[in-house]
Amino acid sequence: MPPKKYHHGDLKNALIEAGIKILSKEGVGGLSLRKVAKQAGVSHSAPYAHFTDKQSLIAAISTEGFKQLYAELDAAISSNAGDPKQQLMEGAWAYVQFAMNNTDTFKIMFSGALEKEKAYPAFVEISHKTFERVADIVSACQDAGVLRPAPVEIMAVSVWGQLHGIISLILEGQVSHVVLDRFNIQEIVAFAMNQLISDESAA
Amino acid sequence: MPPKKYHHGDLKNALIEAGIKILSKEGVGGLSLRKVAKQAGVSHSAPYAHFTDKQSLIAAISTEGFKQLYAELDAAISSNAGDPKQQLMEGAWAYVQFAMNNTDTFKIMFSGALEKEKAYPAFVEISHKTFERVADIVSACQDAGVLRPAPVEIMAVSVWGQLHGIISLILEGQVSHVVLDRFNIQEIVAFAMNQLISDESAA
DNA sequence: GTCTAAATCTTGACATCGTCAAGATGATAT
DNA sequence: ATATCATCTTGACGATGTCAAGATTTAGAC
Repeated sequence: MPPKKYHHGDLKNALIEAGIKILSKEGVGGLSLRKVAKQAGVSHSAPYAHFTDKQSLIAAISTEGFKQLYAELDAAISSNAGDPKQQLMEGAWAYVQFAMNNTDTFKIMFSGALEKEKAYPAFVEISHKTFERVADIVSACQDAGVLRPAPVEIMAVSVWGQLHGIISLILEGQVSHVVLDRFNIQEIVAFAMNQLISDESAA
Repeated sequence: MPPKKYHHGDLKNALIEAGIKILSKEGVGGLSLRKVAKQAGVSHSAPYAHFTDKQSLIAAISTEGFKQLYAELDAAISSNAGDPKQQLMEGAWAYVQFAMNNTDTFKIMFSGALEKEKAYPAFVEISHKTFERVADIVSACQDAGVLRPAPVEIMAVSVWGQLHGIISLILEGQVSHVVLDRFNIQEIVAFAMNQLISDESAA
């Protein structure tokens, strides 16, 4: 974090953090370039010195979100070294917790507000790295007989998809209270992961 | 479908269909109330006679989408009566196909552009009915030993979450081409469903 | 059939938004 | 010190969501 040094200082990062702040306070719909600029104390078109357009800012925010998600995933893995099953469980819970603690950042990361033809290489890179981290856990679990044998990529997509789908449905309010009153989210996630775990290992 | 009968005729439905059309041609970002109005041949604020605001139109479009999804799910169930496993597989594929054939409608249905405090009772109803349909299949599969014994709701959330997560990740471009080149989407979906199916049944 | 009330639609306006162009200001390198 | 470049401001544009006022058409009461 370089200190103030220029007209404003480190505006680019200030804008990203302002964006994250607005996202958490006003949600995805409340995020505008002008509000971000005002929050950072600059004029409404100052962001254009650092971001080509709004999508570009969103890409930067999403990249930041992925970095944090990656770090928490990594922590879950490290603190359960040698225990693949626990890595899977704790990693899954880390993913879900990240989504719940950063709801709107999480939504924007996967909102498809990005993509199209534009590249955003930093975003693509950290996103792929995150997937590889998931694949690492999956691979370790397969070696330990916790997950069934299968091509790693397709099993990793299953695991990630399972997590992502459950938390997405919950965040969008699609899971009725009838269900959420009976089971807490940690139970649901653990249940879902256990479904993927091979029977011999679960026993 | 009542025929033309008034100033415009059945404007409310015309606006919904115009919205779906714009959605499919220009994507979620291209959907504006004014464009919808123009497409329907009315002035820019005519929609306010039928929808309180943009969210309300989106709710109506989403409701329409859920009705179609429900119908296709229902068809998959009916045409495989007596074979729960096939109902699960075909139902899953129907869900994924709906998402792929109506990408942007699907996205807006789950984009959380809705919810908040507002109710949209028609949307909530069809959405719950859809979940119940999934639960029906799950219950039948459990009875047939295709899915493991467990509370129906939590198993249904797993199944739906698995499907929803996989297709969402794919639609948002989060699944790398390395994976998609090796496996087609039907394979991935079938694999994921098979992971949830109990070992005895799969054998 | 006429009249009134309600539903429907149009016109015009406003604030907000993303974006661009022109210019000002501060930093950097020679 | 000066020239060049990055950074930021001001002002403008069209598009958008929404509201207010009024016009038009339909439906219902008599």
